[in-house]
Amino acid sequence: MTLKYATKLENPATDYLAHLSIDCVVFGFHDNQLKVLLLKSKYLDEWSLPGGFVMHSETVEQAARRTLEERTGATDIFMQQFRVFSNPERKNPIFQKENMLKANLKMNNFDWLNQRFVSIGFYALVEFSKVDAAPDIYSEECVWKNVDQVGRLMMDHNQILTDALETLRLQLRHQPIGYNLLPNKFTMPELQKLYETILGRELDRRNFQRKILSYKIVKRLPERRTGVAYKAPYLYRFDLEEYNKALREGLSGDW
Amino acid sequence: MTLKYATKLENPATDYLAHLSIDCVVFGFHDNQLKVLLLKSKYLDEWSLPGGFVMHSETVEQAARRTLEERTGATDIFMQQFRVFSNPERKNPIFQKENMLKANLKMNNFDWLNQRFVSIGFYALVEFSKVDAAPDIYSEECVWKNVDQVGRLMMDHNQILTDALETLRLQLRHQPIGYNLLPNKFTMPELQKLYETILGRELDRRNFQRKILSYKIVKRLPERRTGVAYKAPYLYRFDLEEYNKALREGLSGDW
DNA sequence: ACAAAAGTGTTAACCTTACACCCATGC
DNA sequence: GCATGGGTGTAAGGTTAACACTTTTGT
Repeated sequence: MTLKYATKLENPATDYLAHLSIDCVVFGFHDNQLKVLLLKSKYLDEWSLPGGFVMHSETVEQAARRTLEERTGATDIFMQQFRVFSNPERKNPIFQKENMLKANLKMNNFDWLNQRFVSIGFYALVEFSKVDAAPDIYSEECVWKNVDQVGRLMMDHNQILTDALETLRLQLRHQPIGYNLLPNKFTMPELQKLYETILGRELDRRNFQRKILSYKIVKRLPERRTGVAYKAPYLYRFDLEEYNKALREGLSGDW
Repeated sequence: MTLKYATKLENPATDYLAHLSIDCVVFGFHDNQLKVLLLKSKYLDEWSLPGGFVMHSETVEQAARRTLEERTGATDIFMQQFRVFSNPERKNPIFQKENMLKANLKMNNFDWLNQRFVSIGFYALVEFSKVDAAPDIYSEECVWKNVDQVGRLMMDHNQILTDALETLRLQLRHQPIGYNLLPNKFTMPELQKLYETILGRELDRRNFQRKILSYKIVKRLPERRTGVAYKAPYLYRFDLEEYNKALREGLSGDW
């Protein structure tokens, strides 16, 4: 919970592009559950997605990566833009006068922040255990929540999350989603649970295993998971070369 | 070739969001070929995609729709945003001092236009025959070109086109692409050619027909196409209700 | 021993693929 | 009549879906 990089917002009007922001839906997988990283506001009783602004010399991808590294402490994060959100009424309620005063932000920030923002939505996939979640300057905490237990979020952030999940589901055959969400070694039931969670339905254990193995995208290791109840399952590792090759064509099948 | 709506750019700095633009890849299908709408600059020997800016009170979708209606004269156009292009060096060469002077644009536009722009890419699908292509104020003509005969385009517009085509290919099972590109009545070989063009490979005529019919997304009409060489093919029409229902799940199959 | 989870195998149904054949039309 | 494109059918091979049995482990 340490703030690794303190984003300065002293002169946003000169440092950042006006009216343009990014929002990140950070997914993780832990305890067989899909999780998302959320921030709790210091000033309002509101939860939100991690977000940031775009510097004049940055691409939006660089801005998203900077934000993600600040919130998670992790590097080399897999991320993708997926949609632009541009309702003209789209203003962050945190950036209102009374909150700005509480936050000791200079008044010359006020006009710049308290405007309509067009936001570029990114989703990111991180290995849960590698994340050390850190709040931003407007937030008192940064925590993981199960995607099915996220309550009401600020602004259109529930919509952004829903769209990110939909994108994840649609891209399951074309993006290395398993590779980026799971640890290096994982069991077949874990991989299956990940697929089931994203797809929102159950799959047949035996058919799933046969299909995954037929793609040749994972290699079975000699080891098994230890210290677990019942029969110890084998560990697997992605064969990245084969995985990427298969994803280029898209994993076939009827999931 | 009439300019139906003249976009004014007298006070861009107050009317539009700074640093933010949209670019549209407009697809049409004619003579069994996939076409894209391009503009030829008045001032430079450059071709470009239709584009525009976002007004303060607009969503990016509204801005894209406004632009599309200006260029095509058509309404109710199917369109989707597909990616944001944000290279920090991204400046439109048309908006340089010498061109601005030639164009008789006021000098107070100069600073605003001659900056880095983050651009939101849209693709649009239009029925070819319904389009009356009209150039914008910077262009001397607005014409259809075959997608495989597009030459060098301005800035990153070749990249935008390539990404749009890739998106089209990926979304073929989930978006009503056939419905929006073809006229109301069409033949099975025409629908097949459209699929083949987007997928970039040939399909078996008989298997294609069987598969399309198995989805029940098109209905055969009693009429046939007249005045055509060789055997007269039947005409078909999309059953929009069934089509949309099928697209929600995604058309299955191995195309 | 038993319950729960994991590994492996089999079959029928379905879908895809690769063809062959006939029909209609313009030259 | 013949070349070309269009309409219809069929058989072989492959993939999926549904299901049974055995193995391992903690209690």
